[in-house]
Formats: sequence, structure tokens, C-alpha cells
Amino acid sequence: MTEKNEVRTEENKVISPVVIKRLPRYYRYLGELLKNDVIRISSKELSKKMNVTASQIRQDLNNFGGFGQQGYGYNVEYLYNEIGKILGLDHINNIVIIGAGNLGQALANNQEFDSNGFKIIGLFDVNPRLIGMTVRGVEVYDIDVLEDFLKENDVMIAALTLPASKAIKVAGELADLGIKAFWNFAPVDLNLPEDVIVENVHLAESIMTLSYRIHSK
Amino acid sequence: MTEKNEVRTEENKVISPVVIKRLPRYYRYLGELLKNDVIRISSKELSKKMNVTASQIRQDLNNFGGFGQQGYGYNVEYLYNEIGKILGLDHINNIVIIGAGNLGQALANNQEFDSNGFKIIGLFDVNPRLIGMTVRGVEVYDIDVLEDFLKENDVMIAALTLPASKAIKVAGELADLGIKAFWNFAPVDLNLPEDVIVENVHLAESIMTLSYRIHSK
DNA sequence: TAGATTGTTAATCGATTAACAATC
DNA sequence: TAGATTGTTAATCGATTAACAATC
Repeated sequence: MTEKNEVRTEENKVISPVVIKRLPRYYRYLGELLKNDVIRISSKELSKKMNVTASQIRQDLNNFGGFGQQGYGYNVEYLYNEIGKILGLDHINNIVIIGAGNLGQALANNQEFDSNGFKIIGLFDVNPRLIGMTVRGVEVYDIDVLEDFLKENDVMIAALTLPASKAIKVAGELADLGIKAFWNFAPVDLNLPEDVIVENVHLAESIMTLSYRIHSK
Repeated sequence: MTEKNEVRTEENKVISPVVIKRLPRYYRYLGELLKNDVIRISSKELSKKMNVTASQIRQDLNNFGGFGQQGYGYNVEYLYNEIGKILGLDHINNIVIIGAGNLGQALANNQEFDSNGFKIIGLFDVNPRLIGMTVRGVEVYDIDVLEDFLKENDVMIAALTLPASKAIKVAGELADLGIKAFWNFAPVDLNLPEDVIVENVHLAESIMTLSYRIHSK
């Protein structure tokens, strides 16, 4: 009996979402260390840099296996690569961006995604003034050709950078066309079938928590 | 003895960050209800809409006071306004955006911030091709005039939409100039004095958690 | 009044931290 | 070997859910 949207390791262990959220930050810090030619690091050293406990780092990593060595710590390059694999960054993940406004263009321009295997292969919009232009070599297509585009390309993720009202409709259509993962920037909750994954980036909610902290001081 | 960056109510109660993060979502749902002329709602009804437990809603709200009424539920407009006050949305929060690229422009163009009291009063960049242009009526200034601008304007928040390498330096300078709250879009952790608040939007980390869920299925 | 629903206490569940034996 | 540090179990802490008396 599997719960909806559960995430499990190969051994079929359930991994807590809070652990998953921390993995990319480990990955970023390890990437920095790697860039600085650091060969090995202990959970204690890393914990100081990252402002977390060494215990948490070891607990988190051991959800996925033993990557370290007693008395030594962790090999930076090995751990970096292993976390990359866990996060699926050893694959190319093709992305379409629905909504080619500033936000869609900002995502297309972001080099950080590229370098982690996220490949933006098309932008889509209804606005004729945007259609035909290119952003970092990626073309903006008429949204009418999206269905055909999806048939011809192996798209893993649809990023939704359009107004809330349109996002719901488009997400439903894309889900019907087989898209199983959405990166949603519209300020709305998409109600999609259970097997569809949604990651929300709610910017207004983000700045509101900042505002809270300012005003509650 | 107060812990660093703690957040307390008027009664000096510590509010958990997980509760704070949920408030904007309540606010959004209540706003929708208000728009649809719904007068009152019970925690049970709201819990169904939002996919959380009624218990959690009542617990969360009661951190800040009793906003409901036994046998009735909550008045939508009243609760909406009260949560708005808790979040500091009854103030105008002036924002400067440092980095006038696509992302900075996307934030400046976002009407959702405006309607919640977040007022973008200036964009700043080093790029002469951007300086002088306006985005939704907001001017892009040379970053050299930022110091003077901050003296003449009551800026609450600096949004950092520039490369990681530059973000650290600029954040330090802005903190020295008295900015106490940062909305950081650069993929780096800013290490600023204890009394400075930072809200991070790490987009690459967001899409990596999505990737994890795709590939761990 | 009777029914509904809150505010709040108690019970449960999950996440974090501490501790330490295993071992490199 | 001695010192260091992991992997993992146990203890603590915090968050969520359940339950229900209070009361509108």
C-alpha cells in the first residue's frame, strides 16, 4: 500500500521531504569545496560552514547510504557526485517554459540550471510580439504548437510562468498531454492527478514571510 | 535572554517558522473567498479547500489570538485583514531591486507585490544599457547613486537579483548602509550581522527537489 | 434551546540532537 | 597503534493531530 506522492530509496525507504529540501544545499556547498580543490571534509567541518549540526548531515546522508569513512570523513568529489545522482542531475532534464514574459526569460537566461543538467528547450507564449524571438538561443514558440512540440521532444518538466488564471487551465491540458512534473510560479495551487508532481515557487508568499519578520521585531 | 532572529508576538511568545510560512497561504485563500463574497468559513471547510487539517488551522491562528467564534467559524474579511496585519501588509514596504536583468524586471512587473503593499521604488544596475530605462514606471538607476537614494528614501527591503559573486559584496555594503532585510535570489548564503533578516529564493535548489521526485519514482 | 465550532489541552507522531561503539 | 570520525541507536525536542469542554 503506497501513499500518494511518497518518495522512496532503492531499498523502498520513505525519505522525509525536509531531508530532500536540504540535499541541494549540501550539493552547492560541496560544489564550492570542489571548485576550491578541497579533497575531503568531515561532517563537523561542513556543519560549521553550513550552520547546521554534524549529526544532521550524517543522518541526512545515511538515508541514502554510507558515503563516508570512519576517521577520514567524506571525499568531496565522490559525495558531490553521489548527491548529484540522488537529485537526478546525472540526467538531462528537458524543460519547457510556458509564459515568455520577464520571468520566463529570466529562467531561460539562468546559467545555473544549464550547468546542472536542466535544459530549456522551448518557451511558449500567446503574445505575437514575443513569438519568434530567441532567449539565449532558445526560441519562443506560439503556444498553439506546444502539443506537437511535446510529441517530438522528451519534456520532463513544464515551468509555468504565466498568470494564475491561465496557469490552472494550461497545467490541466499539459497533464492530459502526459507532463508529469510542474514547476509552478503562478500564485495558485494546481490540483492535478496524484501521480503528477508540482513544485511551487510562490514569490509573494516568500516576501510576506520576510515582511512578517521585519514587522514583528 | 533572547535568541538571535527570534520572532515573537506582542505577548512575547515565540512563533515557529513553519507557522509563519503557512500564513501567506491562508491569506491567499481567504483573499479568494473574499473575492467570491464568502462571508464566513469554518476551520473544517477551509481545511478541505487547502488540504490541511482543521486542527492545524486553529492551532496556527491561535498563536496570534482568537479570531473565530464558537458555533460560527471565522468571518472571512476580518480574518483576512488580521492575517494581513500580522504579516505587516498594512504597511507600505518600499523595496529596491539590485540587478535590473530579467529577474529584477520580472519582480518589478509583478502586480501581486503592489497589491499587497510591496512598492518597488527603484532598480539599480551597473549596465549602462539598462540605466535610464523604466519598468512599469520604475526607473533603473546607476548603482553608484544607490547610497544617496537610500538616504532620501525609506527603503525596507533590498531584493538581490544579481550574480552570486556580486551579491555578497553588495549585501555587505547595503547592510552597512542600514538595510535590515534582504530578499536574496543569488545562489549563495549571505553572512550578515545577526539583526539583519534574509529570505532566500534559491531557484536551482527548488528545481533540484523537483528533479529528485521525478527520478526517485 | 440544540447544534456547531472554536480555543485549548493532551496524545501522537516525526525530526533533531546527543552519544558512542565500530572502524578506518 | 592512537586519533579521528563515521554510521547508528537512543534521548530529546518540536510539530501535528485528536479530543473535548466552553460557548456562541
